[in-house]
Amino acid sequence: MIKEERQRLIIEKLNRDQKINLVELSQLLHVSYDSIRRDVIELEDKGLLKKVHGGAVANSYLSFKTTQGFGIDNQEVLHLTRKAQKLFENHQTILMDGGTTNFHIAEQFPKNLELTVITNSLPLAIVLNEHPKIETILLGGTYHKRYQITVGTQAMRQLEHLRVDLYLMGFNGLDPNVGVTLRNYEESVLKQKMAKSAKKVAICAITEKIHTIETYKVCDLHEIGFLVTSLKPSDPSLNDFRNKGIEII
Amino acid sequence: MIKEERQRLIIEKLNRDQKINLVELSQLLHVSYDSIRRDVIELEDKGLLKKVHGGAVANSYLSFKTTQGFGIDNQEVLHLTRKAQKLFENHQTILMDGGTTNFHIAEQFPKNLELTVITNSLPLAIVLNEHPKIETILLGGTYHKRYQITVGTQAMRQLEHLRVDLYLMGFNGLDPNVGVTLRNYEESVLKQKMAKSAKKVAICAITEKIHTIETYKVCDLHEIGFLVTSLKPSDPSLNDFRNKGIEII
DNA sequence: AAATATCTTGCAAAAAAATGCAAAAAAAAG
DNA sequence: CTTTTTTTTGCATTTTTTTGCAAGATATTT
Repeated sequence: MIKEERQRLIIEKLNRDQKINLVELSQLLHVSYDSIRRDVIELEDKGLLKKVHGGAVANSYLSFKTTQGFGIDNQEVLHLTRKAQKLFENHQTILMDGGTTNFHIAEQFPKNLELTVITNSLPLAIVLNEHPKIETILLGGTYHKRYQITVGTQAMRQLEHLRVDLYLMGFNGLDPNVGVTLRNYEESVLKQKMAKSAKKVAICAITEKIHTIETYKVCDLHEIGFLVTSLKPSDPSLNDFRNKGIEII
Repeated sequence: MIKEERQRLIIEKLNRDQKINLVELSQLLHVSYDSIRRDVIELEDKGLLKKVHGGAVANSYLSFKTTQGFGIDNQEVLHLTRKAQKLFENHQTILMDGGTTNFHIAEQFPKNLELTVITNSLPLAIVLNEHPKIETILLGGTYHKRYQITVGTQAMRQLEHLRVDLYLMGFNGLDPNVGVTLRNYEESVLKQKMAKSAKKVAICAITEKIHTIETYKVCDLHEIGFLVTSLKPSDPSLNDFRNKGIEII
């Protein structure tokens, strides 16, 4: 049996049972324990499962409580959020706002990553509960029930006292000419302030958002330091961004 | 059976029954008591439950419906939180901090109550999502993972700009001579500041907490305006409090 | 205060994972 | 069709994780 066939069966069984056991699988598929183990490592690298002692489990298994409403298993988002991990180093202070992309990035932080994360997103704070080495600071302000974030002058004022290494900005539209745009006015103002509080700004864009324009402008491209995308850094459609000095990841 | 599978079953049972017993579980899952105990410790570290003597109870704010827990006289809590509703009137601004009592009070707000609630508790903000006429303002600051509240100088500074009608203070101990006491130092300081930001302070005490003294003092009795208790207002054991001008509810 | 149940701690056995290596199989190159 | 190269596989060894047990400490109940 070829490797790909085996891995397909592993994923199928995982989807059925929510968990797999390596020893059991090796007997079932008549291959050595090591082969199965290596398959599982490969599948984990692709972000298709989570390896645990004794087997593997479906990707967001024990964090299902916090992922309610966020549990979209989009292949591209998974790929993106993995790539985004390159942005972070120990002992940095990071500013992150709301949105599902940021949520998934935080969810995938390595357990031993030592960061200070400043955020206005409640779901983000909650998910970081599971990362013992991450210190979380919440921005206060008016609580926006739909987006589960804080906004307003109180959050703005708190930002004035802060200076962070990196701001991971969520957004709705990205266009080479117009820059970064958003659907919500109040948030767009806050994000402008956030960008000014950071040494570098990074955005993480699914392909769908590139070349999209929304109502409220947040900032120009020259304020952006990094663009995380699932496209290859050399992709010609990214020329416009690369030319403006944005580092493609 | 792999560890993660066991832990998933524990969480599932917990969500069904609201409480679990370690011995019972170890028999049900055919593993030693120690393994279950270690699982429960891990799950507690992740904030997915709360360990108690002999078992565990649901903890996450998403399943905070745990009115029935170990050692908690939930009948009394229900009675108390009902009584506490008398404290609130439309168009007031209320300051509420963390703790299960405050959580349950907020949970029982009438759906048509129009309030502004200022809080440093994430579970409280989340539960108020379901009350469309309540505006929520969150205090920013360092996020305390265990208690799911914000603390620290940033929260203190934000309080300086606020003046509220009523502060509903959570606490650990209440004694006629010593006053209100708490187990956690950082919180006790914040609560002092909160009390100063409010026209009136109310506390809501299950009988168990009355005549109890904890490590850190928050304030004297004369700073307290209302005491909500399940005892009758005329109960002689409340004389000490009534004499100090506290209104018994 | 005694009796019972539960918790903590350290330890050793068992299970599983990681690592390095060499044979076998498959793919690519000539 | 060989030969070379690469990939895959299984095995032995070392390391890590998990597990169950026992003894003493702590908590709860009677």
